[in-house]
Amino acid sequence: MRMSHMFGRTLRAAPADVEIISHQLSLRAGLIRPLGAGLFSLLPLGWRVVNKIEDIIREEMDAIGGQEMMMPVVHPADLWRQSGRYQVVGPELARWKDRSDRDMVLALTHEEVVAQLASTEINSYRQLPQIVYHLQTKFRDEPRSRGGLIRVREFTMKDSYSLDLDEAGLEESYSKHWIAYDRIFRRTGLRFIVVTADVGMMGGSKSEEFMAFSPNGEDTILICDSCGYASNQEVARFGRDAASDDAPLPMEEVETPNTTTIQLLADYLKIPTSKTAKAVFYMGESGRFIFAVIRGDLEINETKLRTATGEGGLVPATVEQIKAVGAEAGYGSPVGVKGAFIVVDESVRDARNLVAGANKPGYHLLNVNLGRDYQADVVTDIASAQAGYPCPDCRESMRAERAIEAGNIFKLGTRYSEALGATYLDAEGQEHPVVMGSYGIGSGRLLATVIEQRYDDKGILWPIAIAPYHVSLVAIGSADDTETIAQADALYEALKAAGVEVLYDDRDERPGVKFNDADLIGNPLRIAVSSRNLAKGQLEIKRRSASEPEFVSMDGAVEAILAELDVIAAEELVAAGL
RNA sequence: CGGGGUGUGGCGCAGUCGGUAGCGCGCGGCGUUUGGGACGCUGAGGUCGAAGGUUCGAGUCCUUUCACCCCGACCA
Repeated sequence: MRMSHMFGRTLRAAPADVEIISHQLSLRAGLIRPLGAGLFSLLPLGWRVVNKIEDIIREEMDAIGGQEMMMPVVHPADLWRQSGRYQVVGPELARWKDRSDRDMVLALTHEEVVAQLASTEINSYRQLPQIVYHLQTKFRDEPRSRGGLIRVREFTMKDSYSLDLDEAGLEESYSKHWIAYDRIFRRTGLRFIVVTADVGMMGGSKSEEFMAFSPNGEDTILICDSCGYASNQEVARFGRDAASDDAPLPMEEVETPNTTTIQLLADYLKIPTSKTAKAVFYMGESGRFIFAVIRGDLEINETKLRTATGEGGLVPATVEQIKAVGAEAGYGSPVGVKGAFIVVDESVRDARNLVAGANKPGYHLLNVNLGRDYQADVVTDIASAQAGYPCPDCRESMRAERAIEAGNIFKLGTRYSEALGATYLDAEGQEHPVVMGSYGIGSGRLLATVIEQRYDDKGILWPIAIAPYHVSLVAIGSADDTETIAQADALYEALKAAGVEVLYDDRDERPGVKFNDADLIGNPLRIAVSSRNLAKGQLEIKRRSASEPEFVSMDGAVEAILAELDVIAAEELVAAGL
């Protein structure tokens, strides 16, 4: 490609309000342009990267037996009513009516369609297992898009779906995807970790996320370097203290003025915060009052609490709602409350004689104990794991990292197949629901995620596997330096003929402009043709990642460049552990 | 949805006390220049996000509203 004719230009500066690095660089390098909130055009340069990413995805999906197909973005709402998601999913599902007044939706994902197709195409156990996938536009009216391509509203996602006879089959399809995803992300040059994750609105029994390390990530993951435990903070467990075997002491009310927070209370009574019980109040989506109780030194994890209560959403309760169940904000405890759904964290179950609120201002209760003084509707893990907490498996200290969710894999089970009648007959003629899994990767997000991990002060450092071009060819010399131009033109043609993808900077620009743009765009190899080097019969070759150039003879330059590209590709595979 | 911020030419910004809309970059033309974002001359390009109001007069003051960005909530 001759840069003099390339659609889309580089920018010297990114818009001032753009903050994260991948967003800045993808705008500056001319990969993307914004159209509206969470809506981006991919310019030719960015589109090349996305295509290469998608080709890698296709190769790896095909390698595990995936069959590519295509399903519509627009779905009849009835399909989503059948699965129940029409009712369950919030406003991120775009709903509209067509001209005949039929309810329609824009697909967030395609479980319903796959299940519907399975119901017509799959009849017999002989036809299973299957893996189908597609690369399709999805629309999610996100409450807040952010970070350029990291979180957008309209995006392309590779979705694959496995159809299996049973749980054992699903396990196999799931591990195949695990392997394919591992290879995809290695090949795109990502540093990542696989963590256990929340199943969220998808339902299902197990989910893992492929998380790429980045300070601009939206998720926090907890990692144990000692035993390899890694989990999204949303579902992360941690090593708990052993249950206390202290004898319960008589409950006693004490005056505790101005102790509306755990810290004030602990200071006033001169006890550690771990000897207190904290009450946190929510209103569930169903209208229930959710009364969460946790040891004073721990924090509630709302994802875990949602799972524990079965509530799709939780909002903090108001002072009036708290009073209505007989509790008191700042001095709350489950002792004596009515009409609340009480969820107690394991930490409180395993402790004895905690200090809890007396449900009246200025008073607390000493020696409160679960079972004797109040009952719980649920006792489970609702505590948030933090950096420094012990690993749940080996009890070594865990550390926290921010990360971007690059992909995830899900065991769905039979939720969708049952709802949409996707069943098969086994060898005995018995009908069973197909067991499903679903697996997603956003190609645009992956582009942004790779940039997040590969850049320097000059610009992007693409891995050759997904770089827009293999080579940036820079002609140094004015328009009237016909000899240099002729040599650069000839090299451009020769490289193209040799199958090299070349971005040829043939613009009438000063060398500094060209070098800076080449660095910004970040192709892995830069070749400079100049009269200075031509006089010595040489070409300059510089890796984007190197600080100093090398020189090769003009004779055999194409071979030398091909060899260097091979070396780069080989080194990347080694670095990726492939 | 809550909090914060920003809207002035393609990009980055200035615009004081309300008085003829400016600067740098970029863009067109001409000339010089050519190994890390050159220089001179000369041009083109703006309903100052929108609407309403105050005023003799509004980029500037008031009201409303829209868009975008950031934090949070939310989120396969």
